[in-house]
Amino acid sequence: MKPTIKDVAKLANVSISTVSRVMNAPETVIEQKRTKVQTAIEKLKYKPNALARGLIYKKTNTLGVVIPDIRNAYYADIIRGMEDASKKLGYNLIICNTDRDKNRLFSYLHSFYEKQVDGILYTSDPIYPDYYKEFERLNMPVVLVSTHSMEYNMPSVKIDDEQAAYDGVNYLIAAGHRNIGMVSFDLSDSIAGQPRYQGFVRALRENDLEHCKHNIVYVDGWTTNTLGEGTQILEQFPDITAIFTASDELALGLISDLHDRGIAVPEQISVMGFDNIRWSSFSIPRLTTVAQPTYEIGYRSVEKLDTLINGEEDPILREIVPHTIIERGSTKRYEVKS
Amino acid sequence: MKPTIKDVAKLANVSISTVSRVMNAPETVIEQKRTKVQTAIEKLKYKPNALARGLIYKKTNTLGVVIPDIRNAYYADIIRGMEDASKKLGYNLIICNTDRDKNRLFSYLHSFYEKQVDGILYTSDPIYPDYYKEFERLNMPVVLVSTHSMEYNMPSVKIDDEQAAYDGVNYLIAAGHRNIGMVSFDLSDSIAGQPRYQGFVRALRENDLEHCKHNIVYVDGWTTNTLGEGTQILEQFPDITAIFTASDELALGLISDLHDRGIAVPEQISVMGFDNIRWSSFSIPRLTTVAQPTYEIGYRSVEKLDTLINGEEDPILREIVPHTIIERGSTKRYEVKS
DNA sequence: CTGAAAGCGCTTACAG
DNA sequence: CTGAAAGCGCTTACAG
Repeated sequence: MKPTIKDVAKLANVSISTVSRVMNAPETVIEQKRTKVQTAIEKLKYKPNALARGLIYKKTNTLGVVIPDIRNAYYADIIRGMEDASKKLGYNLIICNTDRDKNRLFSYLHSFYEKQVDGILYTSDPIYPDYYKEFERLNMPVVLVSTHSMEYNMPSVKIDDEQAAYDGVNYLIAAGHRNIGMVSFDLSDSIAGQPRYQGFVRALRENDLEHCKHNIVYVDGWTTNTLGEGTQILEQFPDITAIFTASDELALGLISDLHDRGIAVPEQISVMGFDNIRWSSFSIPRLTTVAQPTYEIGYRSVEKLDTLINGEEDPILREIVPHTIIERGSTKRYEVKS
Repeated sequence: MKPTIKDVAKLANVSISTVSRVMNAPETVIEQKRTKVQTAIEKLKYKPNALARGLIYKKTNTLGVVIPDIRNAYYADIIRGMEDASKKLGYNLIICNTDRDKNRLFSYLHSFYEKQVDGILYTSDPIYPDYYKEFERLNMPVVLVSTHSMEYNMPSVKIDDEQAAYDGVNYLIAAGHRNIGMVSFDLSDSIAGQPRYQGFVRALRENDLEHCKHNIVYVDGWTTNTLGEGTQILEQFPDITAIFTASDELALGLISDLHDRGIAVPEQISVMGFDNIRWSSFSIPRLTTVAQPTYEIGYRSVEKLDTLINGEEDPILREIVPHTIIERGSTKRYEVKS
């Protein structure tokens, strides 16, 4: 079916060794044969079988990517960054969506192992002890993307979530808000939950706003679908003028909910997001948010994984990339009485 | 490093043949050895090398997926459907994002070939002659997803775009609109452009509304980013009461634009989308749209590709899946004077 | 410079 | 039932 190196050798009237050489070390074969071989390759449209090569080199130039929820727009640019870096470095990506199911995750991990991927990119979710054990047994290079682990020494790339939330809440405070609420993920989530909550609390504390500390509603999913409960926050804490939200998905769902209840954003209440997913620029009003450099996170993760794969020195185990505050229409500024 | 079949054989004190047999035809080896081998496998955490297997079986259980623009929410559920079907049928997906760049596409196609994927899923974009030539030379099973080709006999799964647009516009007409505009993709796009435009025109014609035929604005991108120009439609055709849009992305961008200009949807103008991406339920107002069964399209595509790979009979070359109209808040109903 | 041979990790007739 | 051997498509010392 597909032409093999033998077919090329036969057509060019040389041994398969020479064919292999013109592909891998062309300078070692005299021009005459080299061109003969090249012609044969062209003619047959020959391309080497990556399986055979992978067997020998013990390298497949393939990376396995684990995404917890592909529907979340947050991952789109992460993936794009990964793709571009992969293209540059010569890798292909096997992208797997776990829908946050442990069985799926493990099954994908196993198939990564069998397929001999060169490394794994694990995105967003916390590393539980049994996950870590599995990674350890797999014994493959892993980079944690938008997540990290303090218990285990695993390389990672992410923003400083605590600081980012802190800066976000500070933005609200600087805009004159004195009664702020938060829609948070469950605190058991050590990435998007706990640290963002901590940042919220620290900003309050440093501004003598600790009375807001309990204006919190927790959601138990990651996407807007699960919201609705989020709007409760206003019923529970009717005095707040701004809501800091642990993700854009949540913020966007919240805005939609508030609109249904006839509550105007930002006139009656300000909403601030977190992530800066693409849709945050198309909501009404557009979302003020804490931006993550998602494309860069993806890009950098692949570069980092590549250095691991090549066994090179990687000075920074837990890399932190910068976040920024993006001011748009969903937050209102008050005169700050100073 | 990783244990191989030899390590298992040694530990179990049998030949590698027997090890292979307990994995592929356990009933052919007597229980005593079988359990010894199984114990050794467990102990070493042995998993067979898929490269070596692939070399022999000439099957990698891997499918290559080409996505034109991963940022477009339209693909999220397509991918989920593909994943679930792949899981069921034992495939892994190599997902590649081309950003609609021909060089990237071809480079990915080549690496699919080298990696010996069992088949290819090509999503959304038209098949140009040089693309077809490339597919032909690759000589691998291909299924076209959300696209098809009338010139070439390539299997495909998609909705009936013309009919779907027709039904969408008819919905608007049934709601009492008599002056309708359209934001369309370029007509050179034989998938999302031409057919949806045709459906629009047919609906007008059958309802004696042909005077609306020229109320069209064309956009030259696929995402909301490129909109803005879309709002022109109101300047050019101030009398329209409804805008039919060739995609939700476009519709959502349009609604955002209209809001900026202080034009109320649906009070002053109705907007209808196409696709039913997840975000269409979170816009303000929520988007009335023509829904594509994206998850099913992805799922079915993989099943179809699987039958091709297995050389089985596939009765329907160009499969059509059903669309539906979803009525939400972005369209207004008028009293229909009958 | 170049071909024959060994080997990457498996599977599967082929003998026994 | 089971082991030795050949072979999948390559690469790379090793001779010459």
